[in-house]
Amino acid sequence: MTLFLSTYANKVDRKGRVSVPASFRTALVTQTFPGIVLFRSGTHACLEGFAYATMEELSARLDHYDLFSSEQDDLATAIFAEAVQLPFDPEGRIVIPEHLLKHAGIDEQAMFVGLGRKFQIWSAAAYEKRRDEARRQVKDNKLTLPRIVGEAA
Amino acid sequence: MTLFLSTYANKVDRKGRVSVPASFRTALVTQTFPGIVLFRSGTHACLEGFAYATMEELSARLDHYDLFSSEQDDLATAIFAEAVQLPFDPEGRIVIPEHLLKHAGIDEQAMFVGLGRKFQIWSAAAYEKRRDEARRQVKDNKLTLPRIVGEAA
DNA sequence: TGACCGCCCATAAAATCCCATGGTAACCCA
DNA sequence: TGGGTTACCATGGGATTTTATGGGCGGTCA
Repeated sequence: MTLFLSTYANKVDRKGRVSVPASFRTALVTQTFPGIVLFRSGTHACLEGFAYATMEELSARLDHYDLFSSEQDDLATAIFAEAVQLPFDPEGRIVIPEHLLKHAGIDEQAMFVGLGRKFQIWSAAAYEKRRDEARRQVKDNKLTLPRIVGEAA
Repeated sequence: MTLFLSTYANKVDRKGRVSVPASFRTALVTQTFPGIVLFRSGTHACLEGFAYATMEELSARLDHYDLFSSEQDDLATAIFAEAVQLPFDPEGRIVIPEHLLKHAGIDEQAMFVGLGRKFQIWSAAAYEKRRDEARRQVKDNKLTLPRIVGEAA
């Protein structure tokens, strides 16, 4: 499976349409559903994006909790109930619903941030802060890095 | 896997294209993605280059963290969001994005420095300093290579 | 009827391909 | 050994294609 890598800043037009970066699309069009799955992040002012096929994997991870536990219930509600399925238009654009744009504080510029199997969508200003914070966390806290990254840092 | 060895100085042409040294390419074309993955070094004024397969391995390691955990999020943001995927053109060249060239202070000449599993890209001037410093470190501190973990000596 | 949604087309800029060239190093063969 | 020849590689530039973005049109549903 192709990974989501690097970050792109695309414009939200007057109709609310945004181009999904071409390199992300190649990881998405092969799926059964030509488009993306989006929901609000529980921890950041941003949106979490996935390929449709990946949602099944999320479901599998949820199985680690008891079916009627409150954790399972809360997570499932936050993820599956909140998720929206956004199809591509013929040019590879999506329309992000108003309440999601608001949650992420996005007006004109949408930053698509590749994170491997998933990606996030941020406002330009908020992402800059987030990026610096992540760099600092990795550097200062010396997070247990996978070995190869340890060499790179 | 073939290793990246020795250093090469190649020219950045008017369009921003640079030939990746042929000996490096042989270590890269066998991959699923014909090209390289680049990101800025956190510690030096240079760029770090990897085979795409290395990113897939990192992604697999990241899966050991909980999805949506702050560790997973910080690492993914610091690694995948910062990385760029650069495909070869038919002649084996890549185009390095402007902000990365700037970080490394590269204008005309790009030094490809083989470091085994990864390689770095430097400006000519900066690399000369770096090389001298590394030599000095090894000499003064008498650095040696540890034996491979898990194998009998 | 009117607002909204999805489709089609247009365009400029940027990325990518294709072909050409010169130099260098390896090779071959007498 | 020496001279020529070939193969490969780094480099250059023009042509073509892709991408992001904008606007218009028609259908649909309330």
